[in-house]
Parts: sequence; C-alpha cells; structure tokens
Amino acid sequence: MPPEMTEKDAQARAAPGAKSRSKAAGQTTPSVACQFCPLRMNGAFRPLSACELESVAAMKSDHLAFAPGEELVSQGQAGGAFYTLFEGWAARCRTLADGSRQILDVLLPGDLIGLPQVLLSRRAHAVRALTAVTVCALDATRIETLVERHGSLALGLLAARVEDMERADARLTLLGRMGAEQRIGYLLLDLRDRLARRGLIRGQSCLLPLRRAELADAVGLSKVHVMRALRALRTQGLIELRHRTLTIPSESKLARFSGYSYPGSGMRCAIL
Amino acid sequence: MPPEMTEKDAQARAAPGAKSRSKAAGQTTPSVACQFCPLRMNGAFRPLSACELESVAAMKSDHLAFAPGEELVSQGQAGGAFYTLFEGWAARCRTLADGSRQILDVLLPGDLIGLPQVLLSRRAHAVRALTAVTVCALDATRIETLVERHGSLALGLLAARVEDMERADARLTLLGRMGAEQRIGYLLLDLRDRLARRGLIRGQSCLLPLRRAELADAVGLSKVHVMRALRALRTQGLIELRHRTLTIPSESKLARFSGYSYPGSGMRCAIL
DNA sequence: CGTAATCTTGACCAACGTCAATGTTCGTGG
DNA sequence: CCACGAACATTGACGTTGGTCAAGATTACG
Repeated sequence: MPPEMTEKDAQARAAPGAKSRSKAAGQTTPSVACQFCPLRMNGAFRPLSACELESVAAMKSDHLAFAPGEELVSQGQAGGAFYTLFEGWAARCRTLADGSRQILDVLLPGDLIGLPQVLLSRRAHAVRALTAVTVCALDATRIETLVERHGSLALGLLAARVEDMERADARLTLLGRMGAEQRIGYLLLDLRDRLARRGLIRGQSCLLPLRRAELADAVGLSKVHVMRALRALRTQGLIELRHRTLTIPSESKLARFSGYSYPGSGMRCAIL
Repeated sequence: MPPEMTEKDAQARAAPGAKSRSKAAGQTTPSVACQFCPLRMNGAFRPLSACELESVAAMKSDHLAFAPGEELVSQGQAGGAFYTLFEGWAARCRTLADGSRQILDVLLPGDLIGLPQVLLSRRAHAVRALTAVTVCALDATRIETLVERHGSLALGLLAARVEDMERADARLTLLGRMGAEQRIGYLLLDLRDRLARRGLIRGQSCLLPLRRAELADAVGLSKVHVMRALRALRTQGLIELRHRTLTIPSESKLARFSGYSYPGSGMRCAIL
C-alpha cells in the first residue's frame, strides 16, 4: 500500500508551480487590523468581547506573504512561528523517510498555524502554501497572558482544538474504512462546507486549487487512482471538476453517497 | 476497501466477552482521592501546584466501574459524561451506517474521556470499555471556573489536546501511507510506550487485552489481514503475541521497521 | 510558440478483503 | 474434575481494490 515515489514526483512537489519566483519567504505586506478583519466580519470566528478583541489584536505582530509551494513551517526543527492564515490555501503535511507524503489537513483562511510549536516546542509536521498566501503573524509569547486573562477565550481555543480533533477522527475513519470515491467525495464536501461557513464562496461552484497529486496525498491514494475515483464521481453526476473549478450539483446527494454529515453550529478558530 | 460485516461479527462486537454479566452500567465503587492518586505519583500527569491540585480534586464527583464491552459514552446523543480513565483499557470508536467500525484511539489509564461533549455538546463517537474499567467521574460544569482560575492548567490542558492531535496525525499517516505490517508494529509500539511512560509496565512483555478484531478496527484492516501481518512480524522476530501477551524483543528494531519515533518529554493528560 | 508541468488513460501487478473451514481458549454447568 | 459450547484465533483459496509503469493529451506560462 505505500505508494512509492518517482524521482520526478519528488522534485515536483518540492515547490509545485513555483519556479524561479524571486519573491522570498515571508515578505512583509500591508497589514489589516483585527478590528476590521473581513474574516471576522464574515462570522468566521466566534464573537469576542471588545476587551478580548483588543488583547487578540495586540498579539498580531506582522502580516506576511508566501509564494505557492513555500514552507511556512518546516518539519523537525524547533522554533516559534505562529500564524493565522489570512488569505489563500495551505496544508499541514508530513513527509516520510521514503519520500511519500501525507497531507494531514488542508488549511483555509481563518485557520491557526503553529500551535504545536508554541505549546510543545516540537514540530512533527510541515506547513506548506498551496497557493499564494498571506498570514497574520502572532506573538507566541503572549499566549500565556492571553489565556490567563481571558478564561472564556481559552475555553474557545480549547473548543476549537477539540473540534479539529473531531474532524481528524472523521478523516481517520475515512482512510480506515471507506473506499476511494467516498474519500474524495468527503474531502471535497468538507472543503466546500468550510469555505461556505467562512463566507468565502457563494454559488454551487468554487475554485479548488488542489492538484491531483495533492488530492491523492490528502486521501491516502495514488494520483492515478484519484483520477479513477474522480471519473467515477463525474459519471454518477456527483461532482464536476475541471480547470481548478469544482461544481457540486447536489450537495445532499454527495453527502449521502460519501457519508458526510454536517457539523453542528461550528465556530472555528478562536482568535485572529 | 470497506470491510463489510457479517451478522455474527456485528453481534459479537456489541459486547465482546460480556454475556449475561449482571454488573450494570456505571456502578459506584470505592473512591480514590486525587491527592493520593497512584497515577499521579507515577508521573503520568504533569505536576500541579497544591492549589491547582485542590481545584482538580474538587471536580471529582464519583468513582465508577464498567464491565468490558459496556459503552461509557454512546454515539449520537447529547449529554455530559466526563471522566478520567483510572484503570483498564477503553476505545474511542465510531460506527458507520454499514456496521463497520473505526477505533479512533485506544484509551489508557490517565486519559481524559468526554471533552467533546463538555465543550461541543455533541458526540460524534462512542467510548467503549475494552476491559473491566474504573473511571473518575468529573463535574463538567466546573471546567469553566477551573480554566478561569488556573491559567497554567488551561495551557496544560490545551497542550495535552495538541499532543493528542499529533498522535492523531501520526495515525492518519499510518493509514494513508503505510503497509499492514508497519501499521500493526506502530500501534503496538505506541501502546507499549504510553503504558511505560505512565509506569504501568516494566519488562519487555506486557498484557495486550485487544482482540484481533479490535486491532483490525484500529489500523483499518480486516481481521484476516491483521493475522497475516502479525505472522509476518513474528517471522521476522519483531514481535511475539500470544495469549494476550505482547513481547517486543527489540523496541528500537521494531521502531525502525515501522517508522515509529519516540515522542519528546511527553506529559499527557492535564488533570485527573 | 515552445517547454515544462499537469492531467488522463490503458495494461498489468501487489496488497488487501471475503468466504469458509478448522483449531484453540475459556467459561460454564454437570 | 470433566464435558460441552461459544467466542476467538488461524489458515487457505479466491476476488476486488488500489498501486505502478508508461505513454500521450492538455494546460499553464514565459
């Protein structure tokens, strides 16, 4: 079952799409104040009191940009990068000794990046930009006072982690007990749903910047088999995916097919 | 890939080993004070200040016993069971519509049970006793004041969740990118290691109460294929598993084989 | 317009699931 | 203490899912 890698694949995924781009890692760009954060206005975060929001805003130290393919956090070393993803897509992923890769989760705007390093001073996985990305850099040292001062914010942060854990459980079940077509269907629905809840899409179509190889790494299949599953789903009229555009004609139909169930009134990340 | 189920299997796993046992669900048994908790004395938990320990001890409301096969928490409904596993083994697991089952994690003494219900008022998975089990029942309503009063305890709780997440990531990689023998080897090492860090085993052998079917549900394989993998591991001299007794001659050899890496100075659950 | 990356497909092979039959262990009642 | 039966463990034979290889079509982008 371990899908081995060719020389070519390995070098392709080192920086997909990014060739000789001169934009270097973590460029500072014009900042956005938390109080006027469009994500927060969209209801992507749980509502905060004025006082809490002030403390959160004080944590933001910078606004950085990364090119597609760049690593925001790399596997193995210690250190304290701590971000909120503001714009674009990223992936938490783990690379094995044999070069094969598992995408642990796809990160969307509003998701927190780097909590493990902050709390555990260890990083078992990397975070890589899938598209061009901007992030809010957070001052990790302030998290202690934040938690001490705002108990309800700490609870919210905890609840967000627990919710992440539930999503992780769902993915585990997906890989352990479900077939290729269901895996793909589930992943696509999950992404669509998360985007929708953050007010980032409207119609029944949306942009899906993931390549086939990345889909494969996310659901634990080979690139070729992902193709087969996609074709099967298309044949059944469940999805349409061409030119990076995903269309799901009937969300409920696909949900039934892939065993996806809608999460409760989910508020996601706790802070910006 | 979805391992379907026979009629017989389904009814077997409903209450494995427990037939007409009269011991009912959640019997109260003699309690143990947190201050003298043997687990804490073994260093299973992160050290607490006297003040913190007092608050934690105040949360403990009862000490309950469950028979093997009983559900401590059942899938789907709302409600606030909140425990620390004190003695015995349990499993978080999710049952699919077709009757197949995924074990999301094996719970050992010291692990927290029920945080999702407390924080999310939703339970996407059940928790089932694998052996006879006793738990410390916690008063869920007190968690808010606990977090507000003891910031460092809240951070610890958060860190423990993040650490859990890392283990979940490892399991995902396991199912997505590794073969049957590696999956089994990894699971066994992980269990052994967690037991050892809590001072629950000493030699190179230990009791492994998991049945073959449960191993299978944990690593996303069929019962039969688990057998094949076990045989292969035994042939290679990596493990010996007979009569519920697991022996790992060379931990480092098995670790190398299965891609297992030892976690940092891990302190696990934050409270009792 | 040309080159490299990605997508797509077919043919073939390995890993894993399913079915079914036979031992083994263990608890229970005689 | 022994005999019985019900889970549980183990194994072989065979079918299905998914991986690998390799070639061509299409797209993205300079």
